Amino acid sequence: MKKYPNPKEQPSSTNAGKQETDSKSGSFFEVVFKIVRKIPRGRVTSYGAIAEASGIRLTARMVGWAMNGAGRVKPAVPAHRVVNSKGILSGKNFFATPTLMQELLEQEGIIIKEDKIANFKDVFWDPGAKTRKDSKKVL
DNA sequence: TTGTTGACCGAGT
DNA sequence: AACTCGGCCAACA
Repeated sequence: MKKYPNPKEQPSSTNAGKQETDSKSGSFFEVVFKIVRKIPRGRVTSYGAIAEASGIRLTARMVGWAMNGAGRVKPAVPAHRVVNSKGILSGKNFFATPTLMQELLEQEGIIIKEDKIANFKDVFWDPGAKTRKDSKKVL
């Protein structure tokens, strides 16, 4: 993979400061990161769900693209809790080690089989549905 | 500026 | 069930 933009800095010097016309959303990276950081421990979500919860302006692809910078931001975004709609650890190859993502998830009590979450339906967390009390624990 | 590429998604073949 | 294709928006060559 090549280099990726950094949300903290202006990626393109040509249009530096141009896209920041609206400071309320900031970089779309931050929007994604903010949602990902809300993911409770032991839960996961999908790129599409994040894109939708972030405000439709983003697509699932953008979420994945944004996650590219997840490893270099300070608050440390739990990117390992983000999988695709099938519950497959599609981004495992982008971690320090291909097995790191799986180990982190297992560490949180998530069962993984063949690079995909076995109890995906149980541990799935919808970032948009905050109305839920989350009082029920899956563990 | 145009074109290609993505840690995706869902429908169609 | 496996594969292909279009679409979404942003970054890069």
